[in-house]
Amino acid sequence: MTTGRRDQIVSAALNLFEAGGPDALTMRALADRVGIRAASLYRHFTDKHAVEVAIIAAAFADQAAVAEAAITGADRPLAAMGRVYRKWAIAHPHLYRLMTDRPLPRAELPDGIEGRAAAPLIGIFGGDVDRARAAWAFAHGMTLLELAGRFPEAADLDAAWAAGTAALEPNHVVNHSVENRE
Amino acid sequence: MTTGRRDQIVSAALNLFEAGGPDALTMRALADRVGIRAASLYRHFTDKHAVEVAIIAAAFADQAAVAEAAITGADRPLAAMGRVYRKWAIAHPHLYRLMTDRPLPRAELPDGIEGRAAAPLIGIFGGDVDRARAAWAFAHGMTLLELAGRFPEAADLDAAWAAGTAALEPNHVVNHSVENRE
DNA sequence: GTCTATATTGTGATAGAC
DNA sequence: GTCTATCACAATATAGAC
Repeated sequence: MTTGRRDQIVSAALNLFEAGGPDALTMRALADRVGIRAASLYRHFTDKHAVEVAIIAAAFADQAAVAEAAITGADRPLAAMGRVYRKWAIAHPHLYRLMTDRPLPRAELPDGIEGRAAAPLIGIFGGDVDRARAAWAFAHGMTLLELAGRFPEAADLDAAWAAGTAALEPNHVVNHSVENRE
Repeated sequence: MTTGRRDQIVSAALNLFEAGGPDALTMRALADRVGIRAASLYRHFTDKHAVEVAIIAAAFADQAAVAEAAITGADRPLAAMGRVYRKWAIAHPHLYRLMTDRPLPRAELPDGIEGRAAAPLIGIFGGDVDRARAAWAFAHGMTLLELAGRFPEAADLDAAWAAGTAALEPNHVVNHSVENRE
């Protein structure tokens, strides 16, 4: 059970992609990292797309493991989830984009991997899928705007995260209309 | 004051980019649309980057005009802003990404264009910049996840937008802690 | 300002020998 | 399974004639 060539290639592809983004992952560069010629990669993967799918799967597995570890009973679970979500994305900006930028290649991905990554957030919101989707969108938006460098330099992103998670946190009491008496 | 060649090129670039995204905007394709040769474009723009900056500026002006028209005194201003924000992005998906994907080339953009686009949302939230940024992030995340096809087919996005804007809407009463008595 | 011609660089992928 | 050699393409950009 030594590490096979295929795993070695996926690992090298992950490193290349994390370090330099999509443009850095070329079949030539990948082959260089592994120490073989580009043509030889096609004995292990049918084409470049197959390599990309493999690194997406690996990234989801990693992200899910981190999220699962964060769902310990914090008294503000959404804020806690937000912190690990943001941290993971900042640590893996190119992979994060690869995972969220486009439709998932669900047919080619291992079964259940998407559901496993989503489960912690869904759990926080119990049955309220609308609120859960809103919370995901908030986290995604904050993350991408930070990664893209679109917030002002001086912006207090911790405060914006706190404001958003506080407003969206589940079991909070929100009164929409005129005041309730007693 | 007939339309100059430069405006003609920007207009063609906008059309190409909206229709086919970044890959569709090549100097060859652009020249074809205008009816000249690719080399001749370099008499009007120093390089391709200058063309991109020009279409970003045009897109911001259009988006700002739409947002300004939406800030009439709705009783749920954030929900109203969300609707026009979403609508604009769905109508111009590639441009929307171009405007939000990467740091703005502020030095090369016309003065004040970014502020003009942001002003309506900032106005809604008065002085609360943290809440305004959270709301922007929510809208951005909803928009991108929809554009990327990352929500389940059956997801009710109108409901998710409503849940998010309701939670983030400014002048709502939110009680964080144990209940207040009378 | 527009043209033709071309330099330069990069990509994914395949054929066929070993 | 790895190699060498190469195909087929497409991109930005420049030189120099008109």
